[in-house]
Amino acid sequence: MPADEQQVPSVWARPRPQRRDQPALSRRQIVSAALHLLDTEGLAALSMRKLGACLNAGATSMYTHVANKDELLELVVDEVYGEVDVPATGDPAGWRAAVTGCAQSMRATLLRHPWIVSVLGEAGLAYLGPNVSRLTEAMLAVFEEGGFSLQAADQAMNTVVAYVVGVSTSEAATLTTLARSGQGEQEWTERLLPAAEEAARSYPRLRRLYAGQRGRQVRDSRDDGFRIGLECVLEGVAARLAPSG
Amino acid sequence: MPADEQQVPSVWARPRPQRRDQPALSRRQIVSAALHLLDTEGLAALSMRKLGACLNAGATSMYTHVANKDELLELVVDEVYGEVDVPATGDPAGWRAAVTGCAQSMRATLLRHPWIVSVLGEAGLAYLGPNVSRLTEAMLAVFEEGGFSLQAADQAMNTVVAYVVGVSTSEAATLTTLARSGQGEQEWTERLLPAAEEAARSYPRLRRLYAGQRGRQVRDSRDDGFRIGLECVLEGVAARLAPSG
DNA sequence: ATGAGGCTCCGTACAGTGTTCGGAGTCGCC
DNA sequence: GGCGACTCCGAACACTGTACGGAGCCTCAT
Repeated sequence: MPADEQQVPSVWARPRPQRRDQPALSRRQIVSAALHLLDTEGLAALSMRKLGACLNAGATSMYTHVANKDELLELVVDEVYGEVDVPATGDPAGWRAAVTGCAQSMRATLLRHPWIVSVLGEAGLAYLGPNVSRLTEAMLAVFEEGGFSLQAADQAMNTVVAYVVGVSTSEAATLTTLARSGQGEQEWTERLLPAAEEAARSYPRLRRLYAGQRGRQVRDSRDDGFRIGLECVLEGVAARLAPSG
Repeated sequence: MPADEQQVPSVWARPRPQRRDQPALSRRQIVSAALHLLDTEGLAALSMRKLGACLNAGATSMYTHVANKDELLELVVDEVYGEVDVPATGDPAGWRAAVTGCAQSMRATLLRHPWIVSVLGEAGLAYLGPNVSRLTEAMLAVFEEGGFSLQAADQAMNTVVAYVVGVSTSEAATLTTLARSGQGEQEWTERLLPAAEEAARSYPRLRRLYAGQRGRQVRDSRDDGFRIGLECVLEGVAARLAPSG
């Protein structure tokens, strides 16, 4: 049997054909246009036909540059990860400051592209992408510089990233729903109140919680919540995994 | 204007029409069949027509019980959350043991239904579902019993849940990709090696990491990784948010 | 008994989807 | 000049979510 049959269906596991001329469409253009479409109209609105129209191209012209829609999404995911600030070693404030900055940049990036969290759960090989690889290596380096063993650094990174992705998933879900409603956050929460109160009936703690949240600035409270949770995670990582913890 | 126009597009914000007789189709049956279909064939394979066929019903018969596919997914998500072990107050081992058990049950549940992580990013109002409400209330109670204020309990719960969802997202992505490939985990990782080595080229830490992971039992290492990360998160929550921490 | 109204179920239809295939055009190279 | 490789695309296929209108049935007021 041929040795190179396509057994690993990921963009990152396939040699790219070299092209010599400069064709009208390029993979970079396609990915960039897809990203723009996703940001402006959401995941459900991304179709190959619309994408082609954005590029003044036919619907099926993309298939010479991208195997299929799933792999296009893999590419776009890596493109998004390219926007995350890569943490630098040698930060005088230590690994905690560097990781905090990276985590905050990562959350901001994911929330700038809220559709991405729906894709992450199916992009099983995303970690092979060049931007993700670069980011991963840099985070490992930061932890190692802080004295972590490679295994501990991997564990610590996975924990922090999981937290960031988890928070962003719930926040992105809210943002997406809110955007679809076309209403402002204020109006939205007000209109939601009856349903929330109904859900919290017979649950006293939920009732107190919802009552206490009324009138607060939702945006700021989300930022604070993320920051405090991140402090918790880093505190635990320091205590459980750092060398002198 | 009418006071009850549908401004909040969620199942949980709409009064259910009362039916008196026992019709052929019920919302419970539909949700249950959808869950089965999702578990056996994945998110992409869930279509209203297939679902109808599973229930010996026409394609459009579901629309009398469920507003549309999105709301059906909301219902299924809450159904899944119903499988999570609700933590009990009064655990003599304290809040940490109770929360650990709940988190482990939650991860196991999400991984039993790996398609769910792709839906979580769009189910913005999932927390209004009855099962989610019940679970949330119980977790808040556990933390409060441990001496947390209601705000601290909320913060702690959100942090832990975010971690669990984040870990499960990456694990579910792997599981889904693996299932689609139709290969065993062993064979899969072997076939992936060249692509991984290519991605790790010029990244020494990634190279060491991938090399070290060869031959380990991936399943066990995932379980361990989750457990350790959870310990970190709880450690930090205890230090940062618990009353006497 | 009879009609009215409401509810459940579904066949049809529409607009749109991802992707395959075959053909047309264009370029560099022998 | 001709060949092969590559890029682009129109047509077609099988499928999707769901709006609509009609058919059958049940309950209740008259």
